[in-house]
Amino acid sequence: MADINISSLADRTAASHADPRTDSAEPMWDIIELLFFAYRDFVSDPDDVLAKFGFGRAHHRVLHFVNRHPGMMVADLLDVLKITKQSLGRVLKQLIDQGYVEQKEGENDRRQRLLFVTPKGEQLAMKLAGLQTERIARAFADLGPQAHDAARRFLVAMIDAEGRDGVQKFIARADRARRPRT
Amino acid sequence: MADINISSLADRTAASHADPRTDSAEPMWDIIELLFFAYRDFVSDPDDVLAKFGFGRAHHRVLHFVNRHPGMMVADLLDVLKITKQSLGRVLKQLIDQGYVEQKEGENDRRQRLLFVTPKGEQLAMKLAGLQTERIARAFADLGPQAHDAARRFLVAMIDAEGRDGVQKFIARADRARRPRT
DNA sequence: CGAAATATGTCAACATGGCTGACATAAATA
DNA sequence: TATTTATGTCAGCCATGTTGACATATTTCG
Repeated sequence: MADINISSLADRTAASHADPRTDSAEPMWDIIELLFFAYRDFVSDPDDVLAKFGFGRAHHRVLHFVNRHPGMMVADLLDVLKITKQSLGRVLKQLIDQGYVEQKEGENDRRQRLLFVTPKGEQLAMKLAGLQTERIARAFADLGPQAHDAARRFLVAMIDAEGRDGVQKFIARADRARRPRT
Repeated sequence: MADINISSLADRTAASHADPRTDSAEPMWDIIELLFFAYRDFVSDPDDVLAKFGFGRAHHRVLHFVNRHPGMMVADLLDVLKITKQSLGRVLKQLIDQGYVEQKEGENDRRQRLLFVTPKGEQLAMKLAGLQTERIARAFADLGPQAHDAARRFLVAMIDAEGRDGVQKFIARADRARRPRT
């Protein structure tokens, strides 16, 4: 996946409608495009595996977050994914029916359906996370020891300012959640 | 867009099916999730604008690459986007019909339909790139002067090894293409 | 207690943007 | 001339997003 093959995209620049400074400064084309290509490759690894299970990216996202945050409420998941409950319902139902995710009644609030991955679900989730981790680890290996920190800070800074703290807490909390003993 | 609101996703970690080391090492959860959140916010800015024009992300990608690479062949675009010509045809036709993109016969090869943005198309493309650039610039401003380079190297390293060179050449060539005079 | 709010699920319909397969046309090339 | 290439187009399918309406159980509040 994802070689570029621009073949002979050479010098057909003849009739370009270039009009510099339609906006203020020059756009950061490099980062804009690298984000596109990097993200596309990043999600392609899981996509290939998921296809064999008859799942798509939507299933991946649900499985990922439930695995990362066992005991998540449906409402929490909707908040994180920012999709409608109808969209979520469709893929969640499939994951439950096929035994990758299960629901348990909340102990305090019996309206809640707390979500957990089954062992089968965890196995798939970890497989997918492993693929993505391999790619990231390869990248960091190429770049030196400070790369992890630099990447983390870059990505955090790219998140909407209002959401930043929430995301970081969310990640930190999940780290605790998945390792009650250690 | 994109605040997280995990509400009270607190300590419902009771019945976690944790089984460490289904794979070898621990996944890099932080980068995996930060990429998800960062990319989601990154594309949300253009999405809002595009919606007002009745366009979607697919139109954005086409407009972006045609703007960046005036004179691109249809086949080049298919290679970059990695979608089928039928999928491309749909959105491309809309962009042409509504006057954002135009086609010209290739001079050497009259089968080719070389793609160009119209002034109207360029204006929209630059508007969208401007939004994304603002976000990136804000991030770099938070992080110091080496941040641009660090981010670029991280993203390049995340691209499939085979595609890496092609992408970098593609970006470099586009930089030349849009500024024949300077 | 009873009313209202909350958490969830479900039905139906629709839009977007991927996909496959088949086929058509014009132009270049062997 | 025959074939290959670049492009377009028709028809239909699938995944995943949307809105709106409504149902159910449970909790919470006045």
